[in-house]
Amino acid sequence: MTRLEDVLDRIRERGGRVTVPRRVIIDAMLGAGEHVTADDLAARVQAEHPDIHLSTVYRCLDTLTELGVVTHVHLGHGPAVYHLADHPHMHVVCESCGEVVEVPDDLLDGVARRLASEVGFTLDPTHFALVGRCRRCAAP
Amino acid sequence: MTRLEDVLDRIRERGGRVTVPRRVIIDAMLGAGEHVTADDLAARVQAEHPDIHLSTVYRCLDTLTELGVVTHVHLGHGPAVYHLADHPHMHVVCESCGEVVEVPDDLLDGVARRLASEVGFTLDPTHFALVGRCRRCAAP
DNA sequence: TTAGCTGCAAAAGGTTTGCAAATTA
DNA sequence: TAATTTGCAAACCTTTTGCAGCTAA
Repeated sequence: MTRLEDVLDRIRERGGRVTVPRRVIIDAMLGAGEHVTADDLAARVQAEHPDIHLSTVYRCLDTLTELGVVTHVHLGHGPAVYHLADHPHMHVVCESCGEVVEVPDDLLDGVARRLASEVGFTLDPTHFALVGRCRRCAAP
Repeated sequence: MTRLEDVLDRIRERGGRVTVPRRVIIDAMLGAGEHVTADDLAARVQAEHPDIHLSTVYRCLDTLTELGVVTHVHLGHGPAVYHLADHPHMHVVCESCGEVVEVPDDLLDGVARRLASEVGFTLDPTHFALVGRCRRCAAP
């Protein structure tokens, strides 16, 4: 369970500045569930701080990603979703209803090994989502 | 190895019309390698038929997808890539240099089984790409 | 003080859409 | 002829960027 102060400390450690937008954005991520888009985040943040611009949200998310405290995932279509990098995991998204499910990050360990030895490819399994159909949306 | 006529027949069977843009686009896909973006395709097509518009390419690709003769894949960032649906396969893309590698479509069979039984999720493994780093781009 | 941020406005990249004219069956 | 499809222009959505002013250290 990540705390705001831990993240701020990390920013300072790495020579970054602790600014109002950064503090507020991280706070919003702590408050939000998983799978927040930049736009979601901007809306949450702007409820209290209307002048924090969407482009600032993107820039902060970038910085926080470089600092290793935030990650994003590309679902098939649609915008990327962001979350704190406190517990690595993969995402599975339903291509029909858009539901996103979290699954253990070691799900692809076997595949990663095969790819490494057969194709020389180092998998980055938390950076993309598996796509398919959830129980509700699958056939009959 | 798919032939132009097979695809055209399929369009007719399904009640679609065989138009110049559709014929030319399919032909371009047969000529192109794998991993063509809509934009690539428009450029190829426009070399001979300058008035086939990019939006027509998108619309034809949509139709052809519904007819089951074309598929597309979302690489992490960047545009989707299209190919004929003649031999199902997965894609692995390097997040650094963008290189795309084709891998067997049964690579995720084990994962698909686990997801089906544990989460009730039916994987659609050819609709997204695995992301990571190719040998050249992986560390030193 | 000054390097590093932010707000704003504008653009860029990929894709979709409305509509009238052209084309297929 | 009637229903689809196309060309074009314009919109859309997500993300990025240039720049002048602001702010944390």
